[in-house]
Amino acid sequence: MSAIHPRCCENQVAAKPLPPEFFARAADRVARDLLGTCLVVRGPDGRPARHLVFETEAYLGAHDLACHGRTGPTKRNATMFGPAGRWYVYLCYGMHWMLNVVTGSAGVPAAVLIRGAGVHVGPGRVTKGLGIDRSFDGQPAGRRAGLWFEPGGSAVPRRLIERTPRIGVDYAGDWAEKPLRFVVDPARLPTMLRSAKRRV
DNA sequence: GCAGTGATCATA
DNA sequence: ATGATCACTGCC
Repeated sequence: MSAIHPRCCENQVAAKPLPPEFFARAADRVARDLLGTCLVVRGPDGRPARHLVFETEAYLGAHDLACHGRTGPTKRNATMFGPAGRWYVYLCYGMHWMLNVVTGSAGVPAAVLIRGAGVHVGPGRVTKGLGIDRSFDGQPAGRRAGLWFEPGGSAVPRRLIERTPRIGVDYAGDWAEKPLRFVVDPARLPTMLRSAKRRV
């Protein structure tokens, strides 16, 4: 039995961070494609820790009634209106930091929420587990920030991705029901990526 | 099932 | 200045 949890990308070596162009697309597309990638955080010791992303949610823009950008730019959501590939971090319920990455075109408030990565189930637990707080807000996802994404090695097969309505957005009318949450069984990810690597 | 928690935003 | 709201979690 490995000392490292399989969901922590133990089979992954350092790879080039996903570039801003990856995020400059529709949020639902980015949310899907982030499944199976590694969320990488540099620890206090300088060592990167890798966490397989297995759950995401897309927030599409001002017309999306569940999106923070729906009421226009404010101090809190300003980062969402900026260029793609930056972290958008905000405090929820006075206790939990939510980690998002901005997507699409500048001026359009769209982003993807990271709801599950590595052993961390739930958006508040991801940030708690990785030590993420407001200080990341507005920073480009990359080594400079100490927080970035790396390719997982292969795309997760579409048939293994479950789509459901987003969590906690019951206030959003029709938009509450749209299937913009993307989930893959974390237990299957390492095997999936490993076998894909072998094929390559 | 529901309290805790406090920044944020609309209203005044 | 004040009150409602909230992309959640942990414990009942």
